[in-house]
Amino acid sequence: MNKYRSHKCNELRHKDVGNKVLLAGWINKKRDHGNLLFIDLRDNYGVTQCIIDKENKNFSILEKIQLETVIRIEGNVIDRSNDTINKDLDTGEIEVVIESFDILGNCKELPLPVFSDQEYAEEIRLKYRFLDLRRKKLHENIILRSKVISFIRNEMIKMGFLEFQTPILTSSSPEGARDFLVPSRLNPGKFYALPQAPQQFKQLVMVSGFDKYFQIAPCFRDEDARADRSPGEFYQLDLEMSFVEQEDIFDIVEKLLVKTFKNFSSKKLMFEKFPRISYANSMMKYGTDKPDLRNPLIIQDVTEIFLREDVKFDIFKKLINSGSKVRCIITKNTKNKPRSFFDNIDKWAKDQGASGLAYFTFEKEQEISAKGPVGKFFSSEALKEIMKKTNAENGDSIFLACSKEEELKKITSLAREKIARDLDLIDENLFAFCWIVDYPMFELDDKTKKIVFSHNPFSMPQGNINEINFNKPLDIIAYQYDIVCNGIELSSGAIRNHIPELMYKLFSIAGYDKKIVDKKFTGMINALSYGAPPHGGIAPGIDRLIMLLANEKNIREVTMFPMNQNAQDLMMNAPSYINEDQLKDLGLFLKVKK
RNA sequence: GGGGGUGUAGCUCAGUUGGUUAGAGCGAUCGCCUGUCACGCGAUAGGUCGAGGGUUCGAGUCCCUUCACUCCCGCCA
Repeated sequence: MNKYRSHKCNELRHKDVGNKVLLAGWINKKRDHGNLLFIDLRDNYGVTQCIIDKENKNFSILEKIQLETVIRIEGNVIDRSNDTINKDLDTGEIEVVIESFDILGNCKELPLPVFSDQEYAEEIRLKYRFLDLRRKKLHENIILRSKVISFIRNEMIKMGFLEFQTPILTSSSPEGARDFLVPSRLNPGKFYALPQAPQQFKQLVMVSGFDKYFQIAPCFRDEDARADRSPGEFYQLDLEMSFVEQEDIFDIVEKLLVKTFKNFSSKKLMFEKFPRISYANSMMKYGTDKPDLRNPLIIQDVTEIFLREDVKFDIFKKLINSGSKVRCIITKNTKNKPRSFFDNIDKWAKDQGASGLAYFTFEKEQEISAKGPVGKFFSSEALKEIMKKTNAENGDSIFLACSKEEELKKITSLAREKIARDLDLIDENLFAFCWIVDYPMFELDDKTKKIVFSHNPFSMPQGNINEINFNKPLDIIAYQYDIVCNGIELSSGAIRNHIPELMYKLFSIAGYDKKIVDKKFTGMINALSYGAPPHGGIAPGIDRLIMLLANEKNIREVTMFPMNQNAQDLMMNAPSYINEDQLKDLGLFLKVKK
């Protein structure tokens, strides 16, 4: 028999009454009645109430013992009387009368209570992560994470994918995020980079003839953190397949995600066949390429109407003449909303850095009229035209924003979310997946006005290769796609460009000549020249996927040992200074003073 | 790099218009209590009010600087 325990803390039932048992775990909670002491003993699996009275020689020691001390108890299982059964506990029908006990691990005074639902300062939680992880919510999130990953792994294997590991020390690439760099001792002055994703390796796996690859892959990007973005490192379900078209990938991923979300959440899926929305369409209707489809509001362009003679909205007219556009959001049946509802949204828009949101409500007595601060600028005819164009009805309201394209997308996209939240239009019990497809191959860099890859430089352009007009690079559409769920970007993927000549051509448009491509992407370009299969893939973000399943707003809540916003591990004290010998070994010296 | 929020006891927080000795709950310590499951009751200890500077007769409170944590923008193919 195991020397520490005969049962786990969730196991004992009425049938065990009369047996002598060994239990080991943490002291979750004590209730001291002076001559009678209750101890809730907790382990990974559950809680068992243990009891001791002052007749026992151990009573006074146990009475004084700190919470979270690890003990082993030996005792007898007894029934609880009917009125003391605890239905909230798996083991609530019994309790264990303590005969003897040992302390297995002492505990100092706690910096944060483990038994509590209270929230705590992030700093303390991260420094004492091992205590935080004992707490119910976080403990369960991490267990969920483990189960989801096992499930995904099984499903992938069932679908014929092979799991491979790819290097962690690799080479820096010029595209994408900032790299984490590792100095090479054997090659002084040279650096490895940690992979931002196993992108090139997984394509090389395809060229190597393995057909279907996946990996729960760590990815490293040295960029600033957000609530849904860990600083430094995160995990992707990286996958790649040979001899496939876009729809083959969609089919696999839809199956996997539908199964996973049905298995691990009670929330409903809005679509089991995810809608395909083109990038251009998404930008128009939602102002973003990660739309939350639970939100019924859409953005519409009404620029033309503001050019009419019978619309006297001079500020907008002026802006339109200097290149701005007008977009609107219609809200259904909001005529009875108080003035404060509209003004709050206008004020909110100003706080976001926009010039505000104009608004009015369509009303009808004899004629259609507009109620609201800017209503007077519109003739009845013009209002009818707006209603026709936007499908607005009597009693609906309209929010209007006017500015240059980029700014306009940003504010209308945010306003769409803000207004829907204020009107409580978003069903929190839904998952709304969609595919965003047809991304442009290139885009114009705002600052430099140069043409850059808009997503992945290895994506395949759409259409017949011989008919692509390289003189209009901004019009080239790629087989590039994202999965979005509830407004969160879950993954990004593409059918890859496996034709070297085409690759050189596309890189040259982005300003990389053949020599640079040969040098920076040696392995890839070389491999594509020796018989590369057409292939494509995608990489759903594991952490975000689990955030959605665990219903968490912050990625730290589903990460076992996260770093803080400044990319520091407060528990392990990373990053840290290294000693002179280590620097010397690497051929480095520091310019920055410690 | 920029903007917002927070910082008061071990933990979670309150602290009014600048005014006596900075409070509460949980936790800790001590005492009472044999059926609790957020046990109850009583007492005690515990404070560089994030740090530094300034205004003032007087600063937790007002001003300036700075630090930490956090959210957002930039950034994230």
